[in-house]
Amino acid sequence: MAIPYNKRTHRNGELRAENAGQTVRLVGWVASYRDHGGMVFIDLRDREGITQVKFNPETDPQAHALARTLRNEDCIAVEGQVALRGTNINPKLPTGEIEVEGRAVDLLSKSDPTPFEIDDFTKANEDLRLQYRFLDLRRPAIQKVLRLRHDIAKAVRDYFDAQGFLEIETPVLTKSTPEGARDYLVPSRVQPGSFFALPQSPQLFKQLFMIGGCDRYAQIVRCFRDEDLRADRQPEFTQIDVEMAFVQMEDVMEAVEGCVAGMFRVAKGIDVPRPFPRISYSESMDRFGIDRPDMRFGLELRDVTDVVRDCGFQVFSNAVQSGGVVKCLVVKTSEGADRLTRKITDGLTEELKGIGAGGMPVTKVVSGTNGLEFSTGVAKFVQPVCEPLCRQAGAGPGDFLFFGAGKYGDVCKHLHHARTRLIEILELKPSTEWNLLWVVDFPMFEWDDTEKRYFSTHHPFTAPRDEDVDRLSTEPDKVRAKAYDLVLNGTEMAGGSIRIHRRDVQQTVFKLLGISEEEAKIKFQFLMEALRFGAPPHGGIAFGLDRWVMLLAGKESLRDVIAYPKTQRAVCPLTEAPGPVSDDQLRELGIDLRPEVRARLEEKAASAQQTVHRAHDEEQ
RNA sequence: GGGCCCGUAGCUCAAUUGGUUAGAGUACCGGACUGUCGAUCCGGUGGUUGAGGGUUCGAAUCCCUUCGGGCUCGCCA
Repeated sequence: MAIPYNKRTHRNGELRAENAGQTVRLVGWVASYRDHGGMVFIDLRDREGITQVKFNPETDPQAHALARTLRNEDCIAVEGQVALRGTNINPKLPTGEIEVEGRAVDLLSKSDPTPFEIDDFTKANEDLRLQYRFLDLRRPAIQKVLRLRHDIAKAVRDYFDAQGFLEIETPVLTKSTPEGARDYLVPSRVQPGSFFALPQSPQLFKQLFMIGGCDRYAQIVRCFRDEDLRADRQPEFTQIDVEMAFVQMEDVMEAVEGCVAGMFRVAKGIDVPRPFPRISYSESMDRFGIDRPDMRFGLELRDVTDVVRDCGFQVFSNAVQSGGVVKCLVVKTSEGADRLTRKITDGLTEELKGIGAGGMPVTKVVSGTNGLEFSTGVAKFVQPVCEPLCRQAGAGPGDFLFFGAGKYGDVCKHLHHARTRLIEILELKPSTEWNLLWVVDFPMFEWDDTEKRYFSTHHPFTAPRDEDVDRLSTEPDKVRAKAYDLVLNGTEMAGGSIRIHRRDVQQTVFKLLGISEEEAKIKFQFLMEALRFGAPPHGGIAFGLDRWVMLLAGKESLRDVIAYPKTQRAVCPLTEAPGPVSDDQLRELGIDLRPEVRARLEEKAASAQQTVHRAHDEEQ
């Protein structure tokens, strides 16, 4: 008689000693089988955990006979009685104090041998696991992450709901935006030759919500960017998108801190201290060389421009003369300076060259006969300024100094890279587990030397600080934005701003960015129109949900926290998307592939065909 | 687009550095075993060394091309 699998009594992580004696019905997959000739043990797995089921040939010969044939990943239903394990408890399982004595078992669905082993010990490579993601998802470690992601998303929704925010959906088929990342385009059949763009973020829609009187909006929303991937970058990702009307920076930041605190509570069970510390953009750049500092480690940058100005070392004096800076970072003996070898410093220098640095001067401080001296590397060039240099850098005997010289931005970039790598190489211990902070006072604009024009540091709708508005037309470089980034352990986790709500200011900013009135009209006419009708002051923020889950789950790749992620080449190994479409589909859309693209596709199809033929021939 | 690394049984890896018939663990199949729990023991099946070309008496190993994967720079307001 068939077991009613739709009427299970428990999940596989639930049963405890107090359930002993109960008759239960379980369903799930065979995670492991152990056949002793007599007794057969099955580990039954579902989303919630694992329960051991025992089949005894003497008491239940029929069930035992079937149980012997079960293999990994067979889908089964079991009926039996919960029994205490006595001295044979398994401390590794929450259900380890009990087992189910199987009275009956049904095979619901037989499994082929799987392409890799479905357990948390599996060593199968990621590509294979993504190709068979439906099997990978059965692994407890992945289930745990999916659960965490759900819990975090729920905490976020509950929080914003309690704070009076509405979740309102925004279109996925929308309009291509200028600047920013490349858009994913979707052709329109109804309007041949016209394309939708998938949103990089619902930025303008949420601003219009505020102008539309929605007051407070928060949405968990999918966003798309057709750029090259990284471990922490996917072409489609999920944002927690927030916007509030009648607010100043403080109000948004306070609201965000409450949300973040909620995420930490649900994911880690800890209460993070509030308010989060703040650091200005310029201080962060000066001290860490980056606008998203990881302050859990020392190794701060020191400016030594004035000290080395006249030391005679050309690399330094050239940098100073052309208006640049010289900075250094010190590795103290307490931070493992004694473990730095020539091989390590040379390797680091090579890496720095790889990101565009000319090199990286290095030296070491020692106690000499006449006080402090430099002993290696560029020692002889900087020896004359040894004492003041060490004083300025805060270096003492045994410490290493790594220098960067040149344009401020380049020096910051290079020394930040060096700092990050040295932290890894020296395996420095972080001072705390979670370093949450706000970076504020960003400049409104950055000058791009290649294109000879300004770009928005944040985006073109960010408001300038009130006291800087007058400088917009006179000294754009000096204008600071009402923008704020939330940084966690050196990763940007959220970024937002107060928006421009005055039409004239928005026009001025567009002008500064080289967006003509005509262009603005084509691309943002709806925004410019909206700004004519009583737009309230408003602002907001967006967090990368995937990144939050990644950090809170302790994973190193976004692929570990997304159910169906894409590989570095932006393809889905499971579905093999993106794929070609038929000529009919293209014709209907009025699209013709460029000849070189078409040729390449045909070439690829032909070689695939050849492989198939060869395999076929061998079969016969 | 650039740089670096990887590709050998279904899976994870070896192969004495160019030398005989490419091995092991695991999975799978058969057998043994009544307390295991990443079960154990015995036996067996399983290979286009990613693909194509070249060098060589001889290639998994060297060279070229190509495909796929990963990290990274550019890029990602």
